[in-house]
Amino acid sequence: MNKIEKNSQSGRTYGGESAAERLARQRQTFMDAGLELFGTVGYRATTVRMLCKEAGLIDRYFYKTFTDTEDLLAAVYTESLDQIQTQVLAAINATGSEPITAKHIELGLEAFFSAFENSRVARVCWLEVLGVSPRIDTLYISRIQEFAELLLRLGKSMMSNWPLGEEETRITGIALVGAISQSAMQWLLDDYRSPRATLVSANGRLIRGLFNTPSH
Amino acid sequence: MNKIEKNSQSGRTYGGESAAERLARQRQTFMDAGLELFGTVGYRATTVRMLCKEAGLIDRYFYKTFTDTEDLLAAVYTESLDQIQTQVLAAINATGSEPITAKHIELGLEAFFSAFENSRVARVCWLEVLGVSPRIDTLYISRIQEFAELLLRLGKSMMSNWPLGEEETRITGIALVGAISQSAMQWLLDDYRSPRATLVSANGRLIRGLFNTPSH
DNA sequence: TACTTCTGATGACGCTTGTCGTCAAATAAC
DNA sequence: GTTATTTGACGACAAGCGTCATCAGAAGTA
Repeated sequence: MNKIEKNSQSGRTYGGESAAERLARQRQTFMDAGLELFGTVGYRATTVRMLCKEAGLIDRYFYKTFTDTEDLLAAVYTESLDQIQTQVLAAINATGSEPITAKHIELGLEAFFSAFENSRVARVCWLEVLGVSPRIDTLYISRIQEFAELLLRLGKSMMSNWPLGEEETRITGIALVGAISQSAMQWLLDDYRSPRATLVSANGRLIRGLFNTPSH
Repeated sequence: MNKIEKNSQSGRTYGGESAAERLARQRQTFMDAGLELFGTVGYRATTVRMLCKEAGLIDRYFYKTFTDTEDLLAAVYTESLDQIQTQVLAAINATGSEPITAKHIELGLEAFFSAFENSRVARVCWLEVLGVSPRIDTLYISRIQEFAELLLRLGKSMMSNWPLGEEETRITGIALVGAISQSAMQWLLDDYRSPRATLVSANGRLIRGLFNTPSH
């Protein structure tokens, strides 16, 4: 009875790490392994065994933090996007505050495409998360919309009066994100053939075109 | 020896069908089953057994036409896009020939989004084909580029002089396709909440904005 | 030093998969 | 009517999967 009742919350230090530190390190190790494998061989081809081998840990520690590979995928995706979003916002804010100009947009795009020069990140964020499960779909939707809202916030503040209704505004934002992300995707699938500046320029032009067009 | 050497090219009629007719019907049945399953439960969750059950045929006839489920996916994807492309072109051509106007674009978009109101087609074309394999990736790339070139051909003929270089033109086309397809994808994932006209309008505005913007 | 906890290696289980073989019934050809 | 082909139902097989249990050794704790 004394052995069965252990709930392993004892939390001893081991190898110079506290229980919390060990858990955090294991988690991060699996996150790295996930990004590596999801971003190369792909999510559907990645197994728990492969993740453990890549991480140099055993499955017990995988299941301690994640329920399954889909859970890990969600975590990797979320963290990657968080990082990118932070970088993009930093680039925009570093440009100086209001009013928002085309220069802000350009630097934001620059930061965005820079981040996706990491092919593993790019593959996970644009290819691997799609069509996995309703849960991941929901996550994807909300992230795309988040990006769209950021873009619209910037764009609107470049224009004196915004002519579109709410629904059409929402879709326009999503379309813009789609333009940028499709560029990134094709860039990846094309082995980053074009220079980054061309991507930035083409998408910048698209955005400027929109925010200068009269309602009809 | 007489049984082993049979190469089953005899081709008898059976059930009122010639060998070629039977093969064609079986193929089409599996294509339908593929669209149904890939478009609902998804490609990675679809097995040969499920396809056979859905098709009402046994695996022998599956392997006679397709090497594996990936092969079927490629076929379903190709056929779906062929159909849509035909419909879009028909809508544009029905509008009357040169010069290309915004009306042509609008009707093309209308046809495009109409086709993707079939959620199975939409799911296969936008979600399920991504991140499957290098072969499917290649197929996807070439199809996207094909659409992009069509769009650029229309757009260019709306402008007196096209200011962009080759590489930037290519990426701009891909970005436009991305805008449209991301709209379609979100439309699908959102259970077709918005009216189709809003999708057409938002994307039409984006395209017009681009083709009216000065080089800088 | 004695005891407990943590770790990694290994193997086992139940399940699903792709794929193939067998066999009897249906159909066509001679 | 006899023979050959086509079909569907069914089962078998190896392989790979997620998951769990066991066990010996390493590393703390008392």
